[in-house]
Amino acid sequence: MNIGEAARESGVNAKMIRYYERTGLVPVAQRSENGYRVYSEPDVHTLRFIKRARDLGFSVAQIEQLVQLWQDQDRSSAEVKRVALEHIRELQQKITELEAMKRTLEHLAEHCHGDHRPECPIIDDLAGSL
Amino acid sequence: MNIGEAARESGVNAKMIRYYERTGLVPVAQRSENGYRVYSEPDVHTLRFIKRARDLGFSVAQIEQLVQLWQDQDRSSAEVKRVALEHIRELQQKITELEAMKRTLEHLAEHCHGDHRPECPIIDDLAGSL
DNA sequence: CCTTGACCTTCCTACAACGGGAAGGTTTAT
DNA sequence: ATAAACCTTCCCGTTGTAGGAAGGTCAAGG
Repeated sequence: MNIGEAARESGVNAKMIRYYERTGLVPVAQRSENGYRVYSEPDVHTLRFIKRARDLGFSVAQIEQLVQLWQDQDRSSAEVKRVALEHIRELQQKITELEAMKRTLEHLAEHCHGDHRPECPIIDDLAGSL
Repeated sequence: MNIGEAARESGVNAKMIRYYERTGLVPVAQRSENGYRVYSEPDVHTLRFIKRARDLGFSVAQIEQLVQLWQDQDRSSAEVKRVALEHIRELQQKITELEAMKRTLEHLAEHCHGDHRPECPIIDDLAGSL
């Protein structure tokens, strides 16, 4: 299987597969005589794993741990859970930040007439004229 | 006022002030004889405006618009509100994405024993073994 | 007068996780 | 023969920020 097909099968595009190889997230691929990268079903399975983890917002560093745990038959589920809970905390932290921003802006926007006149509480807030 | 003091006064550090100048978000600063950048109170005011907008999550591109609107006495508050509402939409979009990730992970983590055994629904999900 | 420390300058590098594109080699099909 | 659909490497851009090197400037203190 060439990189294009592996990309289609896994949902990770060719550019990213090469990137993951370069950065060590996936092992260096075999090459066929013409120099093309060759992928097997298990390789594609790993790429799908990575894709799913990226979709859940894990960083590449976290995914490295998760892939290792996945391959490790002697893993403890506690280790996996620890990585997941850490990520959940990060997500919650980000959500909290974004919600605070949103609340502030909504409050300001509510009091903005949004008409042809220049008076605007949003600008006033940014300008510190309160 | 040198860049260090402007940084302290505005909350934007010197490195970022130079960056904002380079990218055109703030005008090129005056220079004193020794080549140092010189800032006035209004300059610092602009930097504070930018800082506040960054803290609210606006992109530099959006801030460029907001600064222009701020300087423009003939602005309509509708224009400001439009920028703000667009940003609110972006924030909400991001929040929704993050919450979906978080919900999925929480669900998976709930069903993970988190003990010494390898069985783990989190890994199973990532591996697509469902 | 000289040194020290606290400034300032520019320039280069890195980060994370991609995407675009150039320049070129290979294979397959028509 | 030539087109198209692949593949390769290499380089650059993104966004906003941070670190550091190498060097110039300035004020205080010995």
